[in-house]
Amino acid sequence: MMNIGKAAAASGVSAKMIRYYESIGLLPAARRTDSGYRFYTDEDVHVLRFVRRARDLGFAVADIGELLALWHDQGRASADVKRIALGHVAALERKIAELQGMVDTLRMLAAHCHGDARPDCPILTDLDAGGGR
Amino acid sequence: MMNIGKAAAASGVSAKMIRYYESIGLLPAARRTDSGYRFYTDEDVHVLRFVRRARDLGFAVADIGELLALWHDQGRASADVKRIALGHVAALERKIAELQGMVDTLRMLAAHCHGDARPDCPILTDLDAGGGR
DNA sequence: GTTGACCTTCCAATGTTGGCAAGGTTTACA
DNA sequence: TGTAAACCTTGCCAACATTGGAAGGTCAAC
Repeated sequence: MMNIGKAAAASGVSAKMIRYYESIGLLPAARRTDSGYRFYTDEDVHVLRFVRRARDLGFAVADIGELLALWHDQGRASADVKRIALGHVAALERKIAELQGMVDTLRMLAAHCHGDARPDCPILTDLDAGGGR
Repeated sequence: MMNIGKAAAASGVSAKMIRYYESIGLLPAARRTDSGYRFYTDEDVHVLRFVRRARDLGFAVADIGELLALWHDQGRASADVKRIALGHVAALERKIAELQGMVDTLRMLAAHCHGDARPDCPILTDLDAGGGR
């Protein structure tokens, strides 16, 4: 039995985000005191930590909803969990490849830029010309 | 002299985004015909391509504003351009490292998940326990 | 009993892009 | 000349996750 501030501190999920997750249906509506304050149990905090950890691993809220459902489902197939996780890994790796491509291009351009008081700069020239796209 | 649709097709920046860039001040307000249509010159398209290329390299709009200003400034120091580019590279690499950390963790967890009909799954166990944070 | 720390809901903003609606303009063709 | 299609205009809504603030109610400590 704790209010939202305590639950936030205990779980690492801000009070703001706890209310948000409730509003979008990721979490069930919290029970309330007579005066309208939300209150949480240690079990609720456990769920919040699960959500927090999944967010830290970059899962989208929709994915976390699926993971939570599987977590609660004692008859789940581990294949379903693995599928979600590896799908997420694939998305992360696509993103990494995209960012790495940017880094490679920029590093190459920057390597040829004097970086002094003169105005000539291959970085601008590349942007100017469209980089050979 | 072309309208926004032609400028969009010629630059690779959608008409929607051209209006957006104008609204946030990244681009100056386009000239208008008597009837209110925006119109663009080849030089304007040149600027739009610059913006497009910079976006492709992951620069935020604020950075692109700086780059555009330097591009227009004949007395610029290439050091300023290089600084912006390398600052962006550093940000990209921080992001990549963050995503790579997620991938590593998930791959490790998934490697120990049977991925069959049984419910046991180290991925859920990790999320459950907080991954030893 | 007052103060301060907490809680509530609602509204807004971030950054980039797409989509839709309602209405005006231009172009092409019969 | 008429008309239909393709374009343009503005404005609002949506996404994604999160943060901030305002205005007002409640609780705890002193």
